[in-house]
This record gives sequence, C-alpha cells and structure tokens, in this order.
Amino acid sequence: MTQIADPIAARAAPFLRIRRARVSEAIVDQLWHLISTGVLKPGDRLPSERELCKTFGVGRTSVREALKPLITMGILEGRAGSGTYIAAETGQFQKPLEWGLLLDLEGRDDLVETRHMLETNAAHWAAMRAKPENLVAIEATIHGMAEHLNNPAQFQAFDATFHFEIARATQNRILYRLINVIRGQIQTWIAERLTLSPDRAKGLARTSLSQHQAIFTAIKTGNAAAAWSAMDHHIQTATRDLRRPGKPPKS
Amino acid sequence: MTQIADPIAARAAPFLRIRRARVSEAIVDQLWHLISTGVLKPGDRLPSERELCKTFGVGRTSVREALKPLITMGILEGRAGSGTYIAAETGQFQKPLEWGLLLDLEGRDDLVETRHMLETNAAHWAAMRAKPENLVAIEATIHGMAEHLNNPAQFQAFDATFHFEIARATQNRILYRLINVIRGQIQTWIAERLTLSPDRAKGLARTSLSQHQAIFTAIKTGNAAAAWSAMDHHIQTATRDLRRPGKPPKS
DNA sequence: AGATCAAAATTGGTCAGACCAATTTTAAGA
DNA sequence: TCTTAAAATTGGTCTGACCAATTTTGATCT
Repeated sequence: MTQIADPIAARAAPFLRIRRARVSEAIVDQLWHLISTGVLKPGDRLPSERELCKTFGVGRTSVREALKPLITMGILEGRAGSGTYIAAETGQFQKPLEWGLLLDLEGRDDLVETRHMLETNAAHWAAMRAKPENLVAIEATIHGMAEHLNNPAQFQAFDATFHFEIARATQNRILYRLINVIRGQIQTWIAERLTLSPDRAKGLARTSLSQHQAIFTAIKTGNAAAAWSAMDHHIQTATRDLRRPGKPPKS
Repeated sequence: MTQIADPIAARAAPFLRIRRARVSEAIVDQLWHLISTGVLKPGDRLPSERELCKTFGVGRTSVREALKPLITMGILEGRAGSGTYIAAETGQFQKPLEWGLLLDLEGRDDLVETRHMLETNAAHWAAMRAKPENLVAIEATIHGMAEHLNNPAQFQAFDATFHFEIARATQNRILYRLINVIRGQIQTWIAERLTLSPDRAKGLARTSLSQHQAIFTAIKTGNAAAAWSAMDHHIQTATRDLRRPGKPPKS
C-alpha cells in the first residue's frame, strides 16, 4: 500500500515496459500534465507543499523531489515564504533545451550547422507568414542597429533581437525556442570575437546591417526564396567570421 | 553553526554576484560541470549519497535534491541498492528536450513543420557524410520493413529506426537528438492512425517502403539534393496521411 | 579449493519531525 | 486610516529512521 498504481501499466498492450512507479515520478507526470494542458497557467500558484502532501497522500520529501526538477528547469519557480508558481513563459524553456542539446557537445560545428538550418528556414517561413506587427518589430531592430554602428555591444543586442523577431514571425513556436537556445549559445562566441578585435567589429557591423536589410526586404515582400538566400548568405558570412582562420566552411 | 560557510563568498573579488547560494543548486553546478567536461563518463558510478553528504558538508536532502533533477532528466540513473550512475548516452536527453519543446504546445502543426525541416536536412547531410556503417544500418532497416509489410507494429518500428539511422548518419548530434524527440512525439499519432485503419496500413506500408528505398539510394550515392527531395516527398506523403482530411499540406 | 546460498551490509527511495529565513497575513497601536 | 510589529505560512535544509533492492560477505556443503 505504499506504492501508487501505475495507470500506464493498466494498458493491456503486449510487452509493456515494466515500469515500477516511483512516487515522485508519478507526481511529476501529474504536474506535467496539468501544466501542458493549460490547467495551470504561468503565474499560477500551486498549493503549498504541505497541502500537496495531504492531497497526494505522500511525504513531503516526495513532493519536493517532484517539484525540484521542474524548478531546476525553470518551469516552476519556488519563492520561500510565498509559494511555488508556474514560471512565466519568458524564454524559460531555455534551460531544459540547453541541457538536452548542449550537454556533452565537444565541438561547435554541430551548433553552427544547426543554426544555419534553423535560421534559413525561419527566414523562409517568416516571409510567408509574418504579420504586420512582426514586420514592425523586425524593422525596429534594423533601425536600432543603424543607430549603434559604433557601439558593438548595443549593435549586437539589436542583431540578436532581429533574429529572434524573425523566429517569432514564423509563428512556429518550436522553431522559435530552438533558435533562441542555439543562438544564445553562439552569442557567447560572437561576443568574444567582437571583444578581441573591436576595430574589425565596426566594419563587420556595416556589412551585417546591409545583409539584415536585405533579409528584411525579402521577408516584407513575401519572397520566401529570397529570404532564405539572404539569410543563408548572412549566416555564412557571420560564421566565417567566427571560425578560426583557415577553417573552410562546410558544403 | 548549522549553516556552511560559502567558499565562493570567500573570494575577495570586487562586486561579486551576491550568490544567495541555494545549496542544491551549487551541487548541481558542480556535477553538471564534471559531466559536461567528461570527468564523469557514462556508466561511471558516483559516490553514494551519504558519502557526498560528507564530501560537500551538507545534508542528504540537499544532495538528493541536486541529484533528482539530473535523474529525472535522464542524465543520471539511480539504482536502489547499487548506486547512482551516469546514464548511457542512448538518447537519454529525450526528456529535457520534450519538456523544453513540447510544453504548452496546443497544435501539432509546428511539430509537423519542424519535423519536415529536420528530416529533409538530415537526408541532405546524410547523403554527404554517411559512413559505411551508417549505410549498412540504414539498409538493414529497409530489409526489416520489407519483411514485415503485413505487421504494422513491426513495420513501424523499422520505419522509425530508418529515420533515426539517417539522423545518426548526419554526424550531427544536435540534429539527431532533435529528430529523436520530435519523431517520438509524432510516432504517437502514427500509431493511432494505423490502429484506426489497419486495412489502409498495409497499402501505406508498400508505398512507404518504396519511398524509403528511394531515400536510401540517394544517400548511398551521395546525391544530397535527391536525398532531400526524396525525403521531402516521403514526409509530405506521410504527413498527408496523418492530417485530417481536407487540410492541404503547407507549401 | 570451489561452488552455493543465506545472512549482513550498503544504497537509493520515502517518511517524519524539526528549524531557519523569507514572506505574507494579521492584529495592535497611533 | 495608516503604520508597524507580531504571528502564521511557506519554501529550503538538516537529521534520523525505515523500507526494498542490491551487493558483499561468509559460512556451509561438495
């Protein structure tokens, strides 16, 4: 009577994995289900741990061990003295993605290559599906870049936003999240590069700006193929600047 | 005397982030670092929890709360009576990816679209970079499919493996993991579909097999563009079968 | 000595109770 | 009514205990 019956085990499908239910795991499943189905929305407050204990009929340890992973991954947020809340959606999916994608990656080639795929496709879809507000947001970042050609840090911030806005314009949330996390990782190298050679940065910024403008024009006019090509060119250029000298680009 | 002195706070560096160190968080960081830098390799056994307590000078609760997220995400594996081990790499990054990608997704269009992008690109790169052993593995799954045209479950299993092997042949681990998780999700619908209309399944299987063969041929001959197209056609066909009747495919 | 098997020790999983610190709520006081 | 201090609530951590699975040990038998 200590263990919880596993509902999955009830399915009579043949050769089911013998899933011994760990208590905390069952709780995680329940919470995950409640969150993913939208019953619990961002900002909502969960019952206190001590209440959940009584609700589930388990010890506080088990409740905590169920909440802990969700907290660590940024899906929940624990505030001492206040309660546990569903985290705001603000890019809080970053951490689990980082853990899943970036763990145990020795090289950065995979990252660069994947980024190329994601961003070019994003441009393609953005051209087909960008809404007026998306276009406004993208254009704003271009103006931002133009006004900060001499300020690498500022320029880079607008640059990053430019790509995020394109990702958002695809209306594809998976793509958006993926670009977010991968670009976040690459951003580190970009920052390094600019810091190491601040002189070059200015020249690069001007080139970069014109490429961004080309991408935006293609998206604005709904020319998906052109958007793809423009982004392709941009990423290849940017990547070439990131790579160590002498390393030829792929493909 | 109950609390531990924070060694980080001892560093006299100026303006150090005021790290209100949550104990378990610090432990997670340490373990993460050890794992990601390869000091701890898959299969390795960590010291027992009670040992870690003494090592870190914290209570067992904190150690457990640090291990728990890593266990839940499949990075560690706890075996009662034996110890805690670094999980084998076998696609165990699935869960954090699922959590990051699939949480809060109401529709499946994003999933289908993203899958199309991932798989077509995978075919492209597989054609360029597949090693002999990759080709052998892929071909084996085709034989498997051919031998189980009348067994939907078996056929589908080989079908899935076919796509996984192509993903592996890209030599891009990020792509591999992404395809793993997204396909895993879509697989559910595929299974549903086949269960609902077992008669149709047989016809679909034959079509599917020939498409798979076309993809394999393109990859084997190193024809990246043809591989892309063949996969594109295959995914579009498969997707059309999944979609509700009347819904036209995208682009 | 080598194989067998049961007892003992080890280990992760869970429970229970306690204390701390941050926070919220409540109530008293001006 | 507003301020403020006390009380209650809540997440974070510690300690100690027990269970069940597993490993190790050691005695027994061949």
